Parts: sequence; C-alpha cells; structure tokens
Amino acid sequence: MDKRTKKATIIEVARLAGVSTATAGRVLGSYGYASTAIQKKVRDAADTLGYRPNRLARGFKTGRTQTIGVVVGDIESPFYAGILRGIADEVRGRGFGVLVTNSDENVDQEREAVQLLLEKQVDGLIVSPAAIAHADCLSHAIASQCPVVQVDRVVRGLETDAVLLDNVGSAHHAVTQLIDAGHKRIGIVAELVGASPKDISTFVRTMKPKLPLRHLYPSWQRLLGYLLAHREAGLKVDASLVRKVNTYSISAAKSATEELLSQTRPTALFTADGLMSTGAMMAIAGRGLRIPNDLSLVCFDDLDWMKFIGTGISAISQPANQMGVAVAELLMRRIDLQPGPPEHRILLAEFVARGSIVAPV
Amino acid sequence: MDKRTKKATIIEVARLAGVSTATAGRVLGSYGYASTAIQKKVRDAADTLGYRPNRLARGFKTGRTQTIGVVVGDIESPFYAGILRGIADEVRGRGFGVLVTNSDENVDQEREAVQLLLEKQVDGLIVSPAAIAHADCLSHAIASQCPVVQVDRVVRGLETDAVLLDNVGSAHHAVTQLIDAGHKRIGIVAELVGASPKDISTFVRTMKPKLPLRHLYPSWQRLLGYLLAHREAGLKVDASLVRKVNTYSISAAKSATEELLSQTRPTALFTADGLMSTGAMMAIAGRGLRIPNDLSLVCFDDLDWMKFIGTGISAISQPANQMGVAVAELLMRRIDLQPGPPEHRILLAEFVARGSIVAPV
DNA sequence: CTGAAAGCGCTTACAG
DNA sequence: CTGAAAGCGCTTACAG
Repeated sequence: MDKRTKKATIIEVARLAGVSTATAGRVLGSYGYASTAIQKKVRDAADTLGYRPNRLARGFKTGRTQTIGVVVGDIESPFYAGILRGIADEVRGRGFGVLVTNSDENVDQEREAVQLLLEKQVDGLIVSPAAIAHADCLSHAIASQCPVVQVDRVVRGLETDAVLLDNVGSAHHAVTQLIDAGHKRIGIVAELVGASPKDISTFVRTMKPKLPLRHLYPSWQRLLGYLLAHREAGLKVDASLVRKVNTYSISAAKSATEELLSQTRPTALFTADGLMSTGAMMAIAGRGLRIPNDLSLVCFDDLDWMKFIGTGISAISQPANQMGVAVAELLMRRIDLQPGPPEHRILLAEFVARGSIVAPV
Repeated sequence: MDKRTKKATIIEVARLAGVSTATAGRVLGSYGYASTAIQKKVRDAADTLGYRPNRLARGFKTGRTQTIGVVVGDIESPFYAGILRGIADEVRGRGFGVLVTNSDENVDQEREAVQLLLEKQVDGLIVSPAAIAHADCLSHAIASQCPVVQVDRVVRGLETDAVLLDNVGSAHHAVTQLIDAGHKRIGIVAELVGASPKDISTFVRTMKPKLPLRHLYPSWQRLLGYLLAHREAGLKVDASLVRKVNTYSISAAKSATEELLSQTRPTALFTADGLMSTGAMMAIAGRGLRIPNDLSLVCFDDLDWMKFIGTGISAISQPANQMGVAVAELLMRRIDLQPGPPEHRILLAEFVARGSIVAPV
C-alpha cells in the first residue's frame, strides 16, 4: 500500500485496474456484479493505491449518510451515557456513525442541534425531548422524511416510535415496599419541572395530571406512582411531603431534602432519580442520619455507591443500555423504511432490594 | 415557510429569486459579496421555500465537513463522559458536530472506528489511544492530512498535540499526605495493564519504566508517583502492597482489594482511578472496615459518594471537562491549519482534602 | 457585484 | 457482466 498524502479516488483505482469507474465502484462498494477476474484486478489496484472510499461522496449521491443524530439532555449524566452506549453498540455493526449533542434540556439548544443534524443529512434522529408540550423542530424533521424516535419522554402530538420506562409502575412498586414496612410519612424529592406549589398540591389531591399520562415528565410519572401506592394502601398524602427542586442540580436536591427532613420529619424517603438521590444522600449524611435506622430510603436509579453505603440502598435500576439498544433498533427499522404505526416500547426497571428499608421507629 | 416533504435546493432558491446559483450560494453561505437588494431577494426566496442548506454537499465540495471524530475507551465512564462534554461544549459554537465511538480499549475496535471516521471525512480526530506502543491507524490518519490530538495518554512515536494529566505529580502529592500522617504500609490498587508480577516488583525496586515516562499508561504513572513519594520519605515499598487488577472492572478491583487487605494489612490505601475506588470501597464495606478509623484512604478521581461517605474521602479530582475543552481547542487550531511543533498540554488535578486520612493506630 | 461552467467522488439507470 | 454518461447540491475560480 502506497502511503502518499493525497487520497486516491475511485477514478485512479479504475484507471490502474483498467476498468470503468462504474465497475470499480461496483466491486469496491459491493453492489452489482463483477467477474472474479475483474474483482481481483480492482482490489489489487485499490490496495496498491491505498484506496479508502469517501463515504461523504457516497452519502451525497445516495442520500443516505449512515449516520444518526442523538440529542440528549447531558451526556455526562449516567443515564444518558448508558443510553448512548447502547445506541453506539447497536449501531456499530451496521457501519453507522453517531453524532451526539447535548440539549441541556433547553428547547433552543435542542432546536439548534436538530437543525444542524438535519443539515448534516443524518438518516435518523434519536431525541430525548427537552419540552413535552410541543417540538416544532421534531415535527419539521419528520415532515422532511427524517425518522425520529423519542426516548425517556414523549412530546404531545408527536407520533413517533418511542422507548420509555414504566415510571409509574416502578415508583409504585418501590413506594409500596416502604408502605408495607409500616411507613406512613414517606417524603419524596423529585424534579417536577415547571411545577408551582399549587400544581403539586392539586395533583396530590386529585391525581389528575394536566396532560395525558404518557406525556408527563418522568418525575411526574414517578410522583404518580408514589401517590397511587398510597391510595392503594388507604393512606392520605400530606402535600408537604412532596418536594420539588428549584434547579436540576445536586445542591438543589440537597437543600430540598434538608428542608423536607427538618420541616416534615418523614420516616422514609423516596428519591425520584439519580441526581436527587445523590443530593438527598448529602443532606442525610450532613444531618448525621443513619440509614435505615433513622430513615428508610428507596432511590430511583441504581448508582454505584448504593451497593456499599451502610447496609446498601434499595434502588430502582433503569436498564439504560437496553433502552439505548431498543431505541436504536426502532430507528434502524424506520431507516430501512419499515412501515407501520408508531410503536411505544415500555421497558421495566428492576427493583434491587438491599438493606435500606426497615419498620419506622 | 412552505412545509413540503421534498427538500428545496439552492437551484430552486436561485430560480425563485431570479439570480444564479452562485449568487444564491454566496448570500446563503455568507461567503462572497452580494448587494443588499439581492441579499433580500435571495433570503426571501429561501424562506418561502423553507430552504435548508445541505451541509453534506458543502462538505463534499469544500473537503471540510465541520465534523470531528472522537474515539474513547467507553463513554459510560464518568471520566470520558466529562471529556466528551467539554469537547461538545467547545465545538458547538463553531457549528461542528461530534461523531463518537467507543474503543473498549481494544485496538481492533479502535482501528475500525478510526477507519470509519476517516471515511466519513472528519476534519480531525480526538483519540484516547487503546494501546500505547504504536497505533498504525493514527499514523495513517496523520499521513492523510487528518489532524489528530491525543488525550489521557500518548502513543510512542506519534508526534501530535496531546492533553494529559500530571498523573505522577498528583499521585505523589496524594500519597505524601498519607505518609505525612504517619503511614508506612500504604496499599495501592491500580489497573497496571499488561503487567506481570515480575514487572511490578522490578518497577517497584528500580523505578525505571520500560518506556519513557510520558508514554506510560496513566495507572503506571500514578504508581510511579506513589513510589516517588515513598522514596522521598525514605520509605521502602513492599511490592506486595502493590496490587494490579485482572480485568478492568469493579468486581476485579473489589477482589484485588480484598486480597490486599487480608494478606498484607495496610494501614492506608490509595486507589488509582474511579473504577478502582468503587471496587475498593465495596471490599472495604464488605469487611466492615470504617474509614478513616480502620483504614485511611485517598482516591484518584473524585466521585459523588466521596463527599458524603463517612467523614468524606480525600480525592484527586481530574478536570475532565477542561481536558475536553483543551483537546478540542488544540484540534481546532490544527484544523485551522495553524502550524507549529506538537504541543503537550499537561493539566493539574486538584487534591480535595476530606476526612479520610488520620494517623495509623 | 454577478453569472456560466466546472467539478468535488461517488452511484445509478441505461445501453450494449 | 461492463462502460459511458448523468447527476447528487453545493462552491469556486474565472470572466465580465
């Protein structure tokens, strides 16, 4: 192989092999027929020239880039990192590339990202939509024939395939463990984006969400699971046990938990995602509370430290990798033009029982 | 804006505006001149047609795709996720996309990934090389004019810009804290890829690495920092205090730590990265050891739980985001054809002192 | 300041 | 089974 700096094109390969560029393309791109004799000539020529196909040119010509775009909130979050990992694994064998962007859960950033990805002619889009009410940029993508699959949440009125978690069921199950152990005052710390105190108390009372269930943010769905578990047990929920966080950050989760612990004295706590759990744990440790003796705890998202802190923290483990694999699968199907109505694939989380639940004192 | 499914091209915009495609391109791509009157006509036409530039076509023509490729071990690792975040942030404003791939620290996978990225005509490559002895695919990339920047480690003989951490200095500093507190038997749990027991004992004795210092894997550099700290204090190191891990996994780190704790009874422990720290903590908790009363501990990589476990774990905090920003900056310069000899940018880690170091009993 | 024309590196009907 | 030719959607010298 000749290592010159100038890249060889199919034209040069064809010339050296003494065939047309069409034929050279057919053997190198393995489409169409070619006699074995010619195949060998072409491959040899390609080898000696160190030919590397220009996928950009191919994509430009065929209209398919073998690239998918992914827009998530923040790849630094273990949940999204896990999803991304699953996507990359699923897609690699197919020779696809993955273009990633962070939206920071911000609609403008999401719009810009989608725009860029579309202009780069991705074959499909995987999005964890920042806003759930509407997403013009995603409708626009679909209108221009770019398949979209949503993950973790679903925009109202955006009819696409989606991969979701059974948030209500998982939270319900976890909180039921607490109730079964005898807890009656169970605090919950959750993101609850865009909630006012009034929204929360209304929701706690009525359990009627403003949007259809499947268009709720995950943290709202988890709250619903919490409420349902209570109702099922005939327990009334004191709205002051339900804490939202001011900004989506560990320190805000910590403050919210501190307030909750000092003001309403719950005997158990349920945290609605990994970030909440970490913040809550900081507050718990800060107050010198021992788990489970002083406080029972169940967390959404199973983080490393839950395995070794104290007697272990019982947790709901989201199958992030599998979610990534599933969402990539669904997208690939659509890229392959498989028709059919939108499919929502709902994955189940695993409840990992450890030593953080005991009867209240 | 007209939302038809067929995408408008610059030809149609030009026709509607009554100008040539060249002119339309000049105003839409903001290169070259155009009178304000024409600018308006073209923009209006673009708006009514809902024109979106095809960046693939542009890239194909200009030879610059405004896309960079990134190959890291595993995006699920918080360290790489942090780097990727930094890269994405740095690059977004420039309208660049980021194509990510996992090598799983496997040379073949790395080669395939680099190959694919090159064929996709990325403008540059950021790689955390899987093997340090050589990397033909990266030399190949450079030979074909694709700038490469290395991060976290550097391949021998591959002269590129790089962003590295001062592993030796950081480890030295951390271990010195332990020594200053009076510890004489300090265990270390590290990855130490490709080491035999003999390699380790030789290295402990001679402190002469097989490769030049800067081409050592991070875990070896951290071990060196550990050794230097001992030598400086006039302390001899018992080679049985140095534990490598059989596979790079939490459970292997846990087993290695268990062996270390039961066999050699150290009074303090130094873990050489986040994964080692998590595994070690599982072993420590499993044995019911309390930190710092039963064992002092310092960890490389500052993980969330180190803030709230017990009295806190003192840790070395790698500036992963900054590393990502730096590596993207360096790459962007080369993409802009800035000449000059390869630059190695060495970042410093921060030592976060918490409550995990006390005098040995 | 603007336009006509060539061309980036492939693939794809269409002939033969 | 193979080749000549057109064309994907832009940008870029080159004229004017």
